[in-house]
Amino acid sequence: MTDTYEKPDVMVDVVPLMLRGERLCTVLAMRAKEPFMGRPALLGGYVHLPEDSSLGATARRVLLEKAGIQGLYVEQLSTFSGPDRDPRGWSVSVAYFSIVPEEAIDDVLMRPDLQIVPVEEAVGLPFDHDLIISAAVARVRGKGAYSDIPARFLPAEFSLGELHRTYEAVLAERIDESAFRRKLMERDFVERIEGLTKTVEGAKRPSQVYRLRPGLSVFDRRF
Amino acid sequence: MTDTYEKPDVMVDVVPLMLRGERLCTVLAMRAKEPFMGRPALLGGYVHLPEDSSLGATARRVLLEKAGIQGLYVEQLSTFSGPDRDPRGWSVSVAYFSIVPEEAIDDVLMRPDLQIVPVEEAVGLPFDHDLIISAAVARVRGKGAYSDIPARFLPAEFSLGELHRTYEAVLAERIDESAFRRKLMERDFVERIEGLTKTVEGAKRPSQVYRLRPGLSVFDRRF
DNA sequence: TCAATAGTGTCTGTTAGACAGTATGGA
DNA sequence: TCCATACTGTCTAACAGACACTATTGA
Repeated sequence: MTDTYEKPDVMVDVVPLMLRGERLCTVLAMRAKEPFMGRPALLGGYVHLPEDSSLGATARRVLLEKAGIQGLYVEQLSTFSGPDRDPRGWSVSVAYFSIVPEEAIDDVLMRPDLQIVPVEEAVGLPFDHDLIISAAVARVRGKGAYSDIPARFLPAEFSLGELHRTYEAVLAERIDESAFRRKLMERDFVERIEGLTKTVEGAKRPSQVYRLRPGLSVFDRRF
Repeated sequence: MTDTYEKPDVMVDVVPLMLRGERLCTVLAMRAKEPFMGRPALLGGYVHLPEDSSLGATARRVLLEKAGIQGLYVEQLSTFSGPDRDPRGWSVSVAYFSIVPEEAIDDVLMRPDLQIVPVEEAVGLPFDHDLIISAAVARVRGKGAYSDIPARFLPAEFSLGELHRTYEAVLAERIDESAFRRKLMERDFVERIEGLTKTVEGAKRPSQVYRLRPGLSVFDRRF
């Protein structure tokens, strides 16, 4: 069975997401090879057998090799397939998105082969990368509304004000502050770091510092 | 790049879901070949190049070839991968679930190589099929709560009472009847077929017949 | 003291669930 | 008529959004 049919190419494409100036952005790389050499596209690569232990491992390797970043939150999105999505022939691309936290953005900025683009402006890309980016944004704005995903754009320690602004930026909509705090406190979603405060830039009064409670990844419903 | 690395096997596994006696069930097939010959497992098959036009097409072909059913609602779940999930070596399985409507159940019952099993009892299966079934149930019970997926277990025309009982069976929880009807009417989720009524078995008063409004697939939030 | 953000309390409209009630037609 | 299910109306409790209010510190 296996040997009477040719195997498709299997690759991984990663949509790195970050926040720049309250806008949700992705990272594109100039393609160094054909097809579409010289054009910006998502970070992608073939699965390496046998050393990749899973396609998630492939995604993390691609992030490290093509963008020099590691330790990111990575989540599988969906799988795209067909004879026409890649001019090289029938292919399978397993798409992932990953969250680039604030403190890792500088590493990306240093690389001349990478560009940071607001997700709304990342269109006209080769392959079916427009579609993959739409899927990533839909996931983060849909599921993100009631998960801890937006918190991953921040460093491990943050104030509730920063977290509030981050949710607003990711979802691109206003969220009532008191409802936000209420929800966050009801579910044990974040935990306060006793005795630790910091003054956010621009503010006068220092704010309590919180961190994501380890363990759970999704809490409840929408704010 | 492509030719320096071996390609993984790419297969599709399908979780057919149906309702039997108010219980959510799946369909397992006796494996006709090694590995795990003679043991029940999900319906699976390798992608056929070049005739499969996508992995979704592979899933539909597998349903037809291994269970003799077609025209079903099919949705991609997630992709599973790694060196150990299949004893034949590094493999990628793209998992789908599909909804088997009431009127197609007889076709499945006629096939001696298939068995219908409540999802809670479909455990201890080969490969990572337990995991795949869990993912399918989670998807249908999560997303299903606010989508039209449960309606696809019914024939095209149904009464609101039948639809209500179907949601309860799929989600395995009680749903308030008046809230259910209110929600359904507010969103234009179903449309009444003017002048058409039918008497559900056991009932005395005939009920209005509805159908899914063509087009939209997801409406709003939970009941 | 003023400015600026941090954080709290209260009102109100919406909505989901509970549940009682009416409607309809078969036996 | 009684019964079983179809369908509707109303009350209530929970909750999200609006928004005004207090708290805290730097300048």
